[in-house]
Amino acid sequence: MSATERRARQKEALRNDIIEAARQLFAQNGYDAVSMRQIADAIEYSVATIYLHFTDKRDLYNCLCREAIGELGNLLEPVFLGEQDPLERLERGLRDYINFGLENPQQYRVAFVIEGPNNQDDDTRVEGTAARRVYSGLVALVEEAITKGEIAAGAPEVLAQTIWAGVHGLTSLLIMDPGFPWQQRDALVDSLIRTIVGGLKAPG
Amino acid sequence: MSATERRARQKEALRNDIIEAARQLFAQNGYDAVSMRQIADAIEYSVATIYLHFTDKRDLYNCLCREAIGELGNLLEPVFLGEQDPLERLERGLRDYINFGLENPQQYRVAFVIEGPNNQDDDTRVEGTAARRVYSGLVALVEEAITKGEIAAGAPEVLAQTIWAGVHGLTSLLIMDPGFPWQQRDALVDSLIRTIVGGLKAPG
Amino acid sequence: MSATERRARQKEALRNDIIEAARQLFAQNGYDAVSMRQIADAIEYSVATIYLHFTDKRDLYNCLCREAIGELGNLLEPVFLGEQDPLERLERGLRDYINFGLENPQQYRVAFVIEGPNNQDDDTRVEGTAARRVYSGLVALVEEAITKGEIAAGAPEVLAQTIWAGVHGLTSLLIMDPGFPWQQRDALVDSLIRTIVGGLKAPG
Amino acid sequence: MSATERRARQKEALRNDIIEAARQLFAQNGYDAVSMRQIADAIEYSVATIYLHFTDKRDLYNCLCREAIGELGNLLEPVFLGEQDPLERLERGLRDYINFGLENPQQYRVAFVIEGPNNQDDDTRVEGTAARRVYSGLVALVEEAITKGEIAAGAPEVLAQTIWAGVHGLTSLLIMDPGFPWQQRDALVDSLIRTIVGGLKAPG
DNA sequence: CATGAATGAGAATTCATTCAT
DNA sequence: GATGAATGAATTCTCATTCAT
Repeated sequence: MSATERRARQKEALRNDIIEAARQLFAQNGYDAVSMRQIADAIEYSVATIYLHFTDKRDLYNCLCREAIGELGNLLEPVFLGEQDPLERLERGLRDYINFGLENPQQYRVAFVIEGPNNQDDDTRVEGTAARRVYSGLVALVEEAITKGEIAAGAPEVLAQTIWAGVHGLTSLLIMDPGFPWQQRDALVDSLIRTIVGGLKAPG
Repeated sequence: MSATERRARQKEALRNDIIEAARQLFAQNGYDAVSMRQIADAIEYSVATIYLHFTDKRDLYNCLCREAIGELGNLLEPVFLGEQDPLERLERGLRDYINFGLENPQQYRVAFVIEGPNNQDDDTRVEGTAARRVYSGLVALVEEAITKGEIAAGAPEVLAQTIWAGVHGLTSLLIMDPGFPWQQRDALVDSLIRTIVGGLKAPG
Repeated sequence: MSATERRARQKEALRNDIIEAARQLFAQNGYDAVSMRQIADAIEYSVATIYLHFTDKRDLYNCLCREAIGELGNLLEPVFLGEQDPLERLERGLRDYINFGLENPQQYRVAFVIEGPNNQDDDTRVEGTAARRVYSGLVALVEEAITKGEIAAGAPEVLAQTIWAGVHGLTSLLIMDPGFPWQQRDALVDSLIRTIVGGLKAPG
Repeated sequence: MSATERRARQKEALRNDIIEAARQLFAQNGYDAVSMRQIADAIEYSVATIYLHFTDKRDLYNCLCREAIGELGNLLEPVFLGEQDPLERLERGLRDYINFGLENPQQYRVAFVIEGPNNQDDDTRVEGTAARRVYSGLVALVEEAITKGEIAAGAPEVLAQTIWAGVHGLTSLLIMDPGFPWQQRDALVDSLIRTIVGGLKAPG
């Protein structure tokens, strides 16, 4: 078994190398601007090798996205479901959400901004699974905060979607328009979270 | 002159057709994924004809952006610079912004959501003109509101960008992901504006 | 008749403008690198207008060449057939030949260096007519010089072709390889003519 | 290793086929008038395959030049740097130069007659390497001949360029215009070399 | 006479993908 | 498992040429 195992591990390792290289390249240049050749060069393997691990350029890309959104879910779920004060968890989660987007801009783009190479009618469609899990967590958190009187009463789904709109807006603007004269990134994140949370607390 | 005039009008009409087709395609598939051929096919003209009206694919794209942003600017400027109470003007402007995006989703996508060609070192950069005009108006409005004590003190640019993030977030989410179980559109718009403005009023 | 005449003259004038502009552009950039559009722009007429005067890009080019070679003939014939000392006429003619080539490089190219867009099997073929006229003059001049004892005896045609080779060599090299570190143009022309004529004088 | 070796050999063979076809086409039609497609068709491979061997059309062309000039250099260097009398070496070298051109007309055309791509500001410039090596050898030989009093004093570079003009002129004329009523080839070569060398010996 | 509009054909180049080895 | 070789299809863009006006 040792030999088989070792091979399996090597295969896995190479697959990870590919994903890693692809992630960097896609994040830097976007989907269309990255060629399979560039990825292959980055890992110092032949192009054909990539096709031993992924059926397609799209497949490779989708794996990246699925992975990234999974990570986002893994990141946020414990925060949302934590034990601290709801508002603290909310603030922390929003901050983590934004930071995740800024650090994985291409994955964020494909998951939340544009369809990219994903066939819309495709069940590889990503959001249906992981993204909505996150959303559910947010709704639950909002409900809890309302119940505990930490934010003003309101329809939890409406509030959750409002919150999501806020963090998504900042994240996507920073990603999509890096040429704009943005203020200090941290100042913006602070401001956005403070404004939203402040607004939620304020009685309608 | 009738002949010349008619020609000019026809030329203008064709130009508009091109813009229309390009807008649709770019909005749907993104910049890279749309070829000049596709656009030409859509208008049932030859590819070369497009080059009679636009020097470049990029030029064509930039025209789309400029146009969309220009329209938005024309809509918002009078609101921002109006005579009412600053907060009223702000609320009204944000509402108009969101409505513009929802009513002209393709213009909005092209101008604010999809990733255009890399204009990095280029002063053809679109925003330089119209978009920043709008942005400046928003900053001025925020400053005024602070001066008049209607919102809490803060760096006006940071606050303006915060506000923009909020409305852009809701607008782009509603446009890009119509399949999501969104709450009532009006409820969302109200909630977002109330939350943001409420957050701005609250002392940090 | 005056009206008809004036029109004819205007037409002729425009034709000359076209030729002049085309000559400059072709000489500077070569046949393929010049577009009809560029020529039209240079004369500030529409492209289609050129086609009222020339059936083709090739036609236009051929006219240029035919004209240029005719000029070369007109330039050299009187020199070769002049009344001075044969050697003086020879030197003068060679100098004129080289200068002509350097001043009309593209025409020289097409006439003596390469086939260009000329169909080889085409009776627009240029050299057969004008170029060989020049050559005949040269042969006659060589015969005369031999007869008068000014150059060493030898087969006149062989010597004429030798001479031609010399001047053509310098002319075409200077034209075709402008990047080479050539010495002073005048020094080269002097040296070449002196060397050839000196060699012709010397007894075999 | 046999497999690897065979592949390498096949690759080399294909590369040579490409070069061969390109040489023929370029020599016949000039640089601009030959498309990559034509070359590909000639070798019955796809266009993309050519790009596996050459980065560019220009690269391919430059290879042709480099190769041809390299061969010529290999031929002439030992002659120019030989041990015999300078004038003997010169005569021998000129004869070899002309013969090389006449025996390899396509190489000669590509390297010295047709107009290649504009390499103006480019240090890939071909001559920089081989051609100037040959030229340097000629200059050195001229200097030596002057020093030894075998030819009249003069600027060595000017004389070298004069000499080159002479042999290039004959070579290129014979190659480019085979339809002209040339005299006996040997007689012409003899005459040209005798004339040039005779002219060099004669005091200015 | 002059032209604006339109286009088919073709240019160089790139790329994702396949397949024999 | 890994790859070098090969390619069909596509890309943006240019150009000579035509024709209705």
